[in-house]
Amino acid sequence: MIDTGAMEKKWKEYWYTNDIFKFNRGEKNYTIDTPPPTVSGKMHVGHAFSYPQQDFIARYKRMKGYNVFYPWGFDDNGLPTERFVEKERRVTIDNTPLKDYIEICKEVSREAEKDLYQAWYDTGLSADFKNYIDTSSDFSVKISQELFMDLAEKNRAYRDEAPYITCPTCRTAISQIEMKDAIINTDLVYFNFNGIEIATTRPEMLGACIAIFVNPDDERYKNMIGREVEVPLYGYKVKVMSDDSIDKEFGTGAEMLCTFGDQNDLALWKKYGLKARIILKNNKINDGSIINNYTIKDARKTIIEKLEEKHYIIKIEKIKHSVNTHERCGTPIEIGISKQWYIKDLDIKDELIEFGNKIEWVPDHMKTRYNNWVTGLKWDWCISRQRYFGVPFPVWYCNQCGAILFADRDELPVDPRIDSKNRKCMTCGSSDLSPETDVMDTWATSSLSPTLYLSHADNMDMYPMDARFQGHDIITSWAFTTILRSYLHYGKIPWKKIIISGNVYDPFGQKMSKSKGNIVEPKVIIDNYGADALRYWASTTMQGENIKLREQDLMRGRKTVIKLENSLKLVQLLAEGEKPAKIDIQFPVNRWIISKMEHTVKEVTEYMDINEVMKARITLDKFFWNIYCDNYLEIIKSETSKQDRRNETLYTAFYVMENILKMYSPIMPFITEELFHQINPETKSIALESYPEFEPESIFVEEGEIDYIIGMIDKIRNLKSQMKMSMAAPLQTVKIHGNAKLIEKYNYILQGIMHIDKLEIIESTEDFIDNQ
RNA sequence: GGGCUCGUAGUCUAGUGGUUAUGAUACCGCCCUUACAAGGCGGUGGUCACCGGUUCAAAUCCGGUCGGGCCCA
Repeated sequence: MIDTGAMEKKWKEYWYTNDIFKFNRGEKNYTIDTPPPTVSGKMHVGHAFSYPQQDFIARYKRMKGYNVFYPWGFDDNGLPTERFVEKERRVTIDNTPLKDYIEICKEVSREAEKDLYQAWYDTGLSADFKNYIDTSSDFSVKISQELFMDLAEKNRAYRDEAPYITCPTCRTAISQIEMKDAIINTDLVYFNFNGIEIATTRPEMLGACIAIFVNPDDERYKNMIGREVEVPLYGYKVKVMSDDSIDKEFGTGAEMLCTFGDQNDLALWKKYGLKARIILKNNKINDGSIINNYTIKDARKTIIEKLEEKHYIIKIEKIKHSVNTHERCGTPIEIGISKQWYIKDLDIKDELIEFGNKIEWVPDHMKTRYNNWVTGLKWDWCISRQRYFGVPFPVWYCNQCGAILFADRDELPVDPRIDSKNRKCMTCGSSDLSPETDVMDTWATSSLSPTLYLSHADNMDMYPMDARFQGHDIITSWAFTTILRSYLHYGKIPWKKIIISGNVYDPFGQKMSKSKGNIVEPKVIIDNYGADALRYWASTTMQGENIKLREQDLMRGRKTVIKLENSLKLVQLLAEGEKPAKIDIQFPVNRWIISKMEHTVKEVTEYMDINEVMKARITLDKFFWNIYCDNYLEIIKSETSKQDRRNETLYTAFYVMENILKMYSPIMPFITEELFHQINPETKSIALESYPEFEPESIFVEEGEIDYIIGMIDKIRNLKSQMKMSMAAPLQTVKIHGNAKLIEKYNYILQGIMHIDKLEIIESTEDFIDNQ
């Protein structure tokens, strides 16, 4: 049996060394916006599922005559990379100078990239791995900074002191994109607010309280509205106000509004134009009196203790509470006020929805998620992060006059944190400047992937790209930010089509996770079943659908590999080393299989054109297994012994086999490459051959007659099976009832395949075989 | 709480108005046949989640209920 490991290795090396997948721009091009994996993570089974799905289309388009631009990239910016580096090298920003820290991040990324691409390459992807990009290279930083300046010039990027979302653990601003809801166990603290009883989950924010809110319809508090109460411990007075949004059932029905306890506080604060008391500074609480630079946890403990001492506390209730957390670390987010850079997008929601409509979404309903997200946007996109490894803002601030100073375009990329060039303020001439120390959000660069890929290859005139492939989990981040940037910079959609892939679950439909111990590594699958089988599995679901990782689906792929190998082996055996010459096809069985193949080509092509790879593959499976192998190859075992048609039959068998291999090759590139080279040793690669074209003139009008005979064969097989006979056991006489003319015409087929000495044919409207 | 999506033999899955509901897998029986037993031939197995409606006709369309998944609050 074939050693798939060695066979796959041979072709991977062949493709790589012979630059089979190098992009050569031509008349018809097809461009793909490949998702760049992060260098901080390993390839997981979700990747092993979705990347082959892109590759099916890439390989199909290539064989259909397109020059396929299928680039490769790595995303190595931002927090995940910092975490990765801190783990790998045990350096932190606290014990390493900034310049060195950044250098180490780059170095570790580059090293990781060297090996990382291999896992993706092992799945047989036909991307151009030799010319990959990475998001932290000078090239990418330059483009990211240029386009940031483009936004600044268009008044789309702005710096503002405003409420912002922050993560106390990661000590940085984050955006709405990076928030995730979580249910946590928390204490709901009931206490006496000098005349009104309130309940809060954030007692530590007491010093930031600026009002008490109740529902206007709440009979308990109607007479309190408009009155002032004194804040316990702090002694200043706040007003009791009312708003419809206050839930009468929650706690006591009276809440304190703090700047800022949560997003509801912020909303009410904005709505009523209240003053702010900011006690959360640098992720610590500092109220200037009771709490002096305490962590949130310590501040909470202290405030509760002090309230207890003074007998304010009524009770403390354990509740489950929904909070917004930072998706990277799970810490509940805080809202503060500080200067951050934003990209203004709240005013162009309609335009963004219109752009979403111009793009073809596969499957279509995924567009709804994008629409919901855009409609629900509440904040402009905050792109500054108080982190270290990322694209720096090409910006300085004048300490004298406060002007914002941008870098010159020709000096990009630039890092103002370590750039020592002498600069002067354009407004006042002062050289007393401070650099911007923040870096940009990772999405601020990865949202530019179409520009990064196309300009790296000097092909920007091919914008927009043809297709983006990505998971549905990042529709609100990657897809959204890419469409936004494309709108703002170019006024064009980034791609004509976006194809969304689903998730991978374990055989029981459970999400894979470390804690459940149900993670399967792609490498293990490839080692056990081969990359072709892995890819076959990836083709067993419809676009956008989730998939379960089940052994039997991998087995089916493995079986197909073996079946392909064996069916060619049989044809080679029958040919006895001869290479049949090309010849007109005349004999009915041969015309019949060609005709069946043409129907298959037509149907498979139609499905591939609409990304329905699964249906294409099922159609092909049916033709290959049930028509070509089970019937045609069985028939020609006796046909090839007849000298008058031997060459024609062998020619047909090889020809159909070649086309089967071509149609399978986007899904199973390794075995098809191997077998195609056996038939055509001089070929460069099956991946560069043309995909079979439907030829209507090859349709055999008498195709149905052979189908009828196949039906008769089934009946004889059934009879033999019932009689517990081998299919090869000879039968002396068979009485066959049916269409006598047809059976007479093709009796040689029946006699050959079923090993029958003599056929007795009886005309009948009913088809059956006499059991004797 | 809002939105999207799904519910079809033990398991997975195709099927947007029309014969007897597709295929895989598992199970059972038979067959080593000039490739392949990881194969071939045949068979068992389904109130198409539930309730109601539209229709000559519903897995399919509409409304509701229940249950899963995802996204967003």
